[in-house]
Amino acid sequence: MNSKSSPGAASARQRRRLGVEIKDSLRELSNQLSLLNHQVGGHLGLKDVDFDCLDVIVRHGPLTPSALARHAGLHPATVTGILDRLQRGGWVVRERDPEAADRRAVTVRALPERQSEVYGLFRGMNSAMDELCDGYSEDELRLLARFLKDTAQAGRTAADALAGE
Amino acid sequence: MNSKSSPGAASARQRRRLGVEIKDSLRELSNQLSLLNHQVGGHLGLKDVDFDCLDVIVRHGPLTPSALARHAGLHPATVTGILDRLQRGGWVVRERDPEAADRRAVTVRALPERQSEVYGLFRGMNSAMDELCDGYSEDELRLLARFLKDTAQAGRTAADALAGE
DNA sequence: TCCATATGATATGAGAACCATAGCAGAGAG
DNA sequence: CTCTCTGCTATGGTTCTCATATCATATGGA
Repeated sequence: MNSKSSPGAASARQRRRLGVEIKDSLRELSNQLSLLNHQVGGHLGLKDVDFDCLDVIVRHGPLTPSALARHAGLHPATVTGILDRLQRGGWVVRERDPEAADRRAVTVRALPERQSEVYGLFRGMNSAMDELCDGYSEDELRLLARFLKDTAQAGRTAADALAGE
Repeated sequence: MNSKSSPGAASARQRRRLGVEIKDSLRELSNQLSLLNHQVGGHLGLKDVDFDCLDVIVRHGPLTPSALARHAGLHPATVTGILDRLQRGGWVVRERDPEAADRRAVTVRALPERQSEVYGLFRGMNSAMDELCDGYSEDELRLLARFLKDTAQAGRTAADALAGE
């Protein structure tokens, strides 16, 4: 009797192994990018939590302190302090819209002209990514872009789920 | 005269566009995973910096406080406090090796039995990744695993470069 | 229309964290 | 043997976090 697994079984096992490898690599990537962000923030005088919140504001677009607190899983009073620091550092501005439906609300907007400083510090990483991307075909690049977007969305969903517990 | 670019030029432009998209998606992924880590850490009573350092210790294997400080871009005194908290919480142990070459050195080792708690909180994310991976072929999964590893390495290199400045 | 409750944002202050500096023990070079 | 350096931790001043309170505004129900 042939004790070898069928090709299908071998493939399924290999796919599971690759899945584990991908998740593990994602953890490693998350850790390394966190440390890189810490270094970048250090050069800009930004604490880790300030850097993360600035990133949320830049990527999401203007939002209220309450929305930022919920998004980042922080206490509103903590966010007030963070925004104080970011505003003092010239990274964001707080604005009130007199015509807004809710006149209590403040909108926090990132100052786009400062982002070039952040970008400059990510130069090394971005150059390395360009070289890495050069080794892939156009179809492969599309696949990678899709995967990263879907994974980011999965992270968002997982974070929201934990926030609700 | 036909003003359309040659197919090669169009492809190069498309590749550049995809490269920008990949880098942008990587920033978004980094931000989302940072927020997810914050939620996971919150459930475990771990501060963001404690969580990141624990991750370094788990992934890297036992290392000294000095090595951890350098790796994480933190002051040695800060690391002492972080290790105090991680030890108190039962996540790591500090050990001295009487036979070590340098008897001043301490080795910090993660307690593997606690990692299941962390893993449990990443369940949602990991399930989503499994579903995501199901949509890829074996060759594509290999490509993704390779890309994530190479990107993590690029992040490590970029962080080290900024640490040296 | 009025009132009670809820919410947005910030102020306050207690407790915790960060890190510059110091101290102690150990290591290394001359 | 001595001087300097390093690993790790202790100390204390400064900064940060957040529970609570406050004020202004919003909302829903009677």
